[in-house]
Amino acid sequence: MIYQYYERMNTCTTKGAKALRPDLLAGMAEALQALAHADRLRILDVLDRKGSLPVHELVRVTALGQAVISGHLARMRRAGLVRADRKSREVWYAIANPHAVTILDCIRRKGTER
Amino acid sequence: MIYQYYERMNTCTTKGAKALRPDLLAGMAEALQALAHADRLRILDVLDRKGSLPVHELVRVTALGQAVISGHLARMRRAGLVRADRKSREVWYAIANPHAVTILDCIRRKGTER
DNA sequence: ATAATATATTGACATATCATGATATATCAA
DNA sequence: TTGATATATCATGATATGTCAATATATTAT
Repeated sequence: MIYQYYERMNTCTTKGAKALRPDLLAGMAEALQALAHADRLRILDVLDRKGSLPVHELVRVTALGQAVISGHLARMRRAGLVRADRKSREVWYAIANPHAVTILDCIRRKGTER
Repeated sequence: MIYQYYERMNTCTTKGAKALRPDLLAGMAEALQALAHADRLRILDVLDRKGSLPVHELVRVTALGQAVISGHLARMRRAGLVRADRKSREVWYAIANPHAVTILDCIRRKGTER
């Protein structure tokens, strides 16, 4: 099918003959888990657009509670999806894993499909 | 950073000014959840390589229990990731959502990085 | 030291997920 | 119908996740 072929060419050509390593699969499953929440996708989207933001800005922009944002950021930090930098009182967050952006773009494309 | 730029160009250029719609984010979070398990990624990888397989073949290839495979397939079916086709006694599964393959390729690339 | 701001963590509780073994359903063959 | 094969679902308990309010920690200003 044409669409599928295009899809493949558009992303990656590393589908080899070898099965994926179990530890790689486990690691990726963890990263996907950390990604798989509407709030967290939203946070990543904002971070990707702005580059880097302090927590209170994310709270303001998303209108979610401070504890909720902080919890999501902690989860993504543990998974290596985002990185935190304290700047005096504030802690600025940014996306740390380019694959997160790849998947975000995948979602954005879906939003503009057809 | 060069790598990040390449990453973006290689996948999608639809990062617009508008925030992602909440229902789109919720749907994608669900799909990612359905994807986020080492066994399920493994199953999808096999399906992508072979195109389509009956359940007992997936059981044989992955060496996982029949109930486990069946459960994972049901979960992915509900999320629209795979499609099932009964052929007499067997039920053949195939990947139904091209985005799943995009993410798979993303993982494969990680497996061959550097 | 005290207060104010920014962020992180905790506890309680509800809900979702996972693995496993047992059982149920569907299809075909004899 | 009976039996064999292929698949799906169920019941259970263990573990993880999500929410919310409260509290703790860190940093700066007074």
